[in-house]
Amino acid sequence: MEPAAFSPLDRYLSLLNEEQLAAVKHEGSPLLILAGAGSGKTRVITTKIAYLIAEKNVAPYSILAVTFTKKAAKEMAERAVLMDSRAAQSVIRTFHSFGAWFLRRFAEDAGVDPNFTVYDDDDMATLVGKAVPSLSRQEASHAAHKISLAKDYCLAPDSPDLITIESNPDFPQIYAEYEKRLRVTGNVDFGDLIMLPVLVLQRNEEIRRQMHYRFKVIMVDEYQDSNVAQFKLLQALSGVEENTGTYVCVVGDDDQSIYKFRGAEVQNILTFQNHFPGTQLIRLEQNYRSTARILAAADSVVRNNEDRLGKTLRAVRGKGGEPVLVFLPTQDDETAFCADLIEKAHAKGCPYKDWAILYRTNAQSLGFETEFLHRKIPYTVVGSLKFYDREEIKDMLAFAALTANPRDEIAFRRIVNKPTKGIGGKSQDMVVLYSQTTPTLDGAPVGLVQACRECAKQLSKKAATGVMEFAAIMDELTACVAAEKSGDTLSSFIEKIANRTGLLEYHSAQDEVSGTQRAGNIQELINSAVLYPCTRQGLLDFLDSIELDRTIENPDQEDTDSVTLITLHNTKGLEFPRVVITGLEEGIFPRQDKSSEELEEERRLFYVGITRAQDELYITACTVRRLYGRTEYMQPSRFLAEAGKGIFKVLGNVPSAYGYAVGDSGSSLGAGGFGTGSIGAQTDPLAKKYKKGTRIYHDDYGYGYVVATGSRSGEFVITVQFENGSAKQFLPKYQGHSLMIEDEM
DNA sequence: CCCGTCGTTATTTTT
DNA sequence: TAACGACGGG
Repeated sequence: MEPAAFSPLDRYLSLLNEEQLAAVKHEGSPLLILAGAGSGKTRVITTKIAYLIAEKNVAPYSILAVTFTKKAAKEMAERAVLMDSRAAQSVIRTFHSFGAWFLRRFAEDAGVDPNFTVYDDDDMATLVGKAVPSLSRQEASHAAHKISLAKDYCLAPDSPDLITIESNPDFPQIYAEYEKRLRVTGNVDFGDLIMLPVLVLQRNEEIRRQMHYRFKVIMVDEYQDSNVAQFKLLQALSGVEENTGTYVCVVGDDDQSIYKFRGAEVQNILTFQNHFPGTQLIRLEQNYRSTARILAAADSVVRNNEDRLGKTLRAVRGKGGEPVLVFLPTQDDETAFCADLIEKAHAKGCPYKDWAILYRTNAQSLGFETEFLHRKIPYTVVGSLKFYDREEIKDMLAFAALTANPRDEIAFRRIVNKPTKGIGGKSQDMVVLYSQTTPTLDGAPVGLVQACRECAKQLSKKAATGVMEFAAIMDELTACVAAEKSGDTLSSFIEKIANRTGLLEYHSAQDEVSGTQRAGNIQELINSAVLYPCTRQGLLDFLDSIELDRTIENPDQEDTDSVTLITLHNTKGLEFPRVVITGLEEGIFPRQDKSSEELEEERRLFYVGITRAQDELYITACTVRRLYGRTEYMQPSRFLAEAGKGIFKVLGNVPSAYGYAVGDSGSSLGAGGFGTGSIGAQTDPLAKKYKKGTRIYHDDYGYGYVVATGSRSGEFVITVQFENGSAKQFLPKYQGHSLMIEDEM
């Protein structure tokens, strides 16, 4: 590729298709770009930024572009700058990082400390527990979760609508107590990063004007994932109700909205045109990623949804091979089938990294891990353990956070006694209480480090020595970043934390006994700070970058050749040449009995999974699955039948519950030999045991009669009508142990 | 303070 | 089934 930095804009425009070009050049009204999977939306946004700067004389700094993930923001910024270097002055950030920027700037108006750090879910739960001590740990974390959700919907503690989030009548008070406690620390949680700016903008006309003056163009990517608070932020920033003339452009795909449980509101995109009058809608329907038959499968699934704006992807690539749907007897056959596929392809030269195994729940990765380990197939599990959630890292960062903000109660409690200095919970309570009830001259609470020193005489001898030692450590750390212009990087500060506090030693000792690599992780954290100066501001920037991006940056993951094991949710934005979507069974995917709205979201999740595949797509479903220690008979996912006939090439023993017969009954699996569990039904001796009319007792369902027998996937299956009214199907072969026949009792 | 045992509980998780 | 948290003994 030749250097692009000085290429004329025209060259970039020439790369666009007709719809993309229209989206880039559109002006004069709000714009909603419905961008299907793989339709090149990032290219459109970045080109649009460059176009506005180069052709429309829009000042770069007056362009605001927000996304949801740091990865996406980074990519967008890089690509925009590549097209026009002036884009470096544009504000291209995640929603949350924009919120943090805003809040530091207007900290006083928002009632927070400009040096705030961001509390994560864990910290929230701890703080709820401290604010309302009567709550159990579990209740506290449940309440914390609901508080997050409330903030996603922009609901304050006194909002009557809280009842829609949590029916517990005590909840508003818990929320209020938590808020009180949080404001004392001066810190914020993730929800605040969006909600507080909204509140500031809503009640302060001057600040609102300032923002309107600053930002003339606002673009939002992945708009289908926005929550109510983010919608309100967009509303306030753009001043759409005040006719500021700010140009608003949102890009998203309603069919890929899969985060409702976290507050994402599909209605934002579905009703965008109502809130932004005169909106023009442009659909990007040309798909550059997948072959046509894969797209047909995706469409056949998602068109069963009612609540969507509707679009049809057109494949730019060829027709491609048929997606394959495989019915397997058990989950062990499923893992074996996947391993066979991968091994066979690998023997023909296909790298492991071309493959991704997708599943609905993390727990499903286990079977694949075991099998792959056994067969020596290299794999990488995405999203399980997060770097910044590790204990040693949280400890390190707590010291850093407390240095930045000495009122950070959560950080203080986390590390004041780590490694142990004889400062128990009671001593901690005393210091915290003293800090919160002893205002300094300017009315702010006295810092916790200072409180340590002032409380020492009231504590036990052991604790007093401990807090003085702790205060001395904190003083040294504070001094370390106080010098405004030392040549050092922040690494030296982080390193000082590791050594001076004893954390490195403490965690190294842990490594010895439990074979972990905490010391290595700490070293990695030290290395990652090298990009920041060893100053107070450097520290704040470092903490910001971490709080707002908690994903693992595994450097050697890129060039390693391994199969990806990943939840469907985590695949968004990714693509793989060969994809297997596993566990297409009722109760697993879609999960349990979902309301129709939730069912639509599950369907979108399936759609997201399918559209990850570039060349080959396999879908598996098992007849029997071990679930919570029980062996359950599974029905094929309703999504499979919904897809309709002719979409998949069907292999394996087709359950009758899947509404379509295999075209060619002799279809054996080319891969061969995975149908290990199948036996002929007619010769099954179990058929004699469980005849129609046999009286059965089941631990969970009580008494009932066998009302039907039959064969599914080559297995003998019975239907039992229980006296409690429910009817269930069982495979005696696997479930015989839980089916008692009355005669034998 | 650490370690073992028992009992409980089972989604998805950008920031 | 298995993993994790709570609790009690050494």
